[in-house]
Amino acid sequence: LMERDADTEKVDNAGFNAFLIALDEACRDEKYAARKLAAIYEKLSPDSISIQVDGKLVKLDNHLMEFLMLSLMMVMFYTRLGQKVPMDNAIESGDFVEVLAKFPNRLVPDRRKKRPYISSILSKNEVDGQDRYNRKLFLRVKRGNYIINPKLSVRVEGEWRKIYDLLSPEMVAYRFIHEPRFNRERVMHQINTSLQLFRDEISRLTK
DNA sequence: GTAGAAGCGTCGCCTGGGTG
DNA sequence: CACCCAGGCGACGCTTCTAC
Repeated sequence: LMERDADTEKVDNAGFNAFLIALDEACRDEKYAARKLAAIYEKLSPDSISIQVDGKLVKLDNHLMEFLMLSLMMVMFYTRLGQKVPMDNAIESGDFVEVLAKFPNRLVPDRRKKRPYISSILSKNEVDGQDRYNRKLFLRVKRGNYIINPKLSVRVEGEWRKIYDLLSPEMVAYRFIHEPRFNRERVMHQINTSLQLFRDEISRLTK
């Protein structure tokens, strides 16, 4: 497709461009992460992500850990986050550790796979953090638990989009909800209730 | 195990002096 | 005056450390 000049910046219904789709696949399939991701990553990874927070324009170059972690946060929105919301949890450093462990070292060096490092990036870029280079990418919902800052906008296909307008809160957890083990009605009801609370909270925080 | 400050090392930019 | 280069300096990414 790339040889035929496919536009790699186009996004699907989930808000994913080709690069994020590849990351998503890598998060769910170890073999893909180990064998295929590196080559595809180099081809599809954009030079940077442009974001806007509090009226400030920030460019995240692709060599930054923040670039990778924001991308992974987007990817984990539908899968890992979806599973954690019903338990009142969000994305934790451990999620990054698990996912990154499968990534080849030449893509992500060992130092970037360690828990304390990941944790320090999350905390450094927390909305209310005081660090000099805080890019306000994440919102801490409770100790060690983060989501993407709802006030953040991303430049996609040439337009500024609020992050939770790009990602679809309606589709949170859509993947695992359709697994057979969740088909019992009472469980589904509980899960759907907490997912709805989460969506309401997101829409409140976005304003 | 997390939060976040402090420390450390690298890199690129700026500047001033030397050279032709 | 143009050019080069070394040294200084600040910005920044990453690591380390301490308190919790």
